[in-house]
Amino acid sequence: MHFIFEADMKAFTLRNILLYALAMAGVLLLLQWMEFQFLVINRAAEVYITGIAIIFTSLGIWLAQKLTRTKKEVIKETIVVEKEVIVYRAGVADETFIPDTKTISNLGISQRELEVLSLIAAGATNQEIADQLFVSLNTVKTHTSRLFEKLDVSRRTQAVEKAKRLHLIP
Amino acid sequence: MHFIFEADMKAFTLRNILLYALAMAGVLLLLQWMEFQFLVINRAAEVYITGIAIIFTSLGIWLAQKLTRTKKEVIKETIVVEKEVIVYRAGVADETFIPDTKTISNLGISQRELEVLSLIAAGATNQEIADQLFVSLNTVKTHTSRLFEKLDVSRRTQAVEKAKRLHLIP
DNA sequence: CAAGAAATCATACTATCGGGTGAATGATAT
DNA sequence: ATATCATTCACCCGATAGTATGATTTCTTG
Repeated sequence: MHFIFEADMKAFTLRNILLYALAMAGVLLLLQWMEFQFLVINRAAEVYITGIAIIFTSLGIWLAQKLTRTKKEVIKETIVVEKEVIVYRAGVADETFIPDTKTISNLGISQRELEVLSLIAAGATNQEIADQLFVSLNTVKTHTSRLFEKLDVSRRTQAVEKAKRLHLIP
Repeated sequence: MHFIFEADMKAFTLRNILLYALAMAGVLLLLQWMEFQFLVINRAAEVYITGIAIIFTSLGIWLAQKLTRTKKEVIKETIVVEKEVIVYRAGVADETFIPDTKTISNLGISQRELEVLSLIAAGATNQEIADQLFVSLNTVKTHTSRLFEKLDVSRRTQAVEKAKRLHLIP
């Protein structure tokens, strides 16, 4: 018997939000001060703007880095083993997947069909897809049939394999 | 502890740099104009600062996205015509794939089961797998059943999804 | 406005899959 | 030597998937 627990922890924690808020507050304070300086020395407009640009661009980059970093840990527990075995894995989720829209349109795959395809790839049954998209089972079957025809496959596993190979889905 | 290295090709191209420079120039122009507005209406300091903050933070996020986006190559598709037995190739796309043997052994997945798993991922039916491994359909069914049990899934599509996620197969 | 694409749903039928159970063999470890 | 595991195979049955065909509606496009 195997028990596998998985947890995707986005670095979107309270701590990070607070950190950002703090940084933002600090920068705003700095800006207030610079504002004052600006009113006194009316000449430093360029420097002022450049400073703002650099600061906030950096802030944005940092924020993006923080937000897109995904941590993944897999914990395995077996009843045979007395001690809990913890295995850490460096999961590299592809956050920046770009679907090959050219191929998608070339094959004439519609938006709905692509949705169905994604759910198939996620391992959902036709019934589950139907429930999730609020349509009937028959509708899902129609979508899958057309999809298989367009992808030139006859089974969902083949569809997933081909779709991934053609970068239609992540 | 595992460390998996993947070839990240940063999109740090001349085009992107120029694009950013252009965007920067645009925003600076906007700021110049806003500067003027600011001098006329001295009251809008808060709004002004907030605007700058949002614009440059967004710009930073966008830049980070651009810079960290990985490039992927499109693999040419092979067409298989009339053949008695269709031979599925187990994962050739990613040459640098390293199976997570630790997880495989932790889950107690045998070599034969892994073979079956690969063929399932390639889109083969149980009968096709049986033909290819020179065993009976029932044997393949047994393998798949045990595999699903060990992977804690109930369908082949889920098995493929999970196996890929856990780096058991490419 | 007509033609066509997209999405929807239905019925009927066949193929494939998955669960449950049982069992035989050979290798390996205790 | 015996226990465990991996591999092999079998049978049954219900669930899920896939094919074929036809139909309605909405929305876009020529």
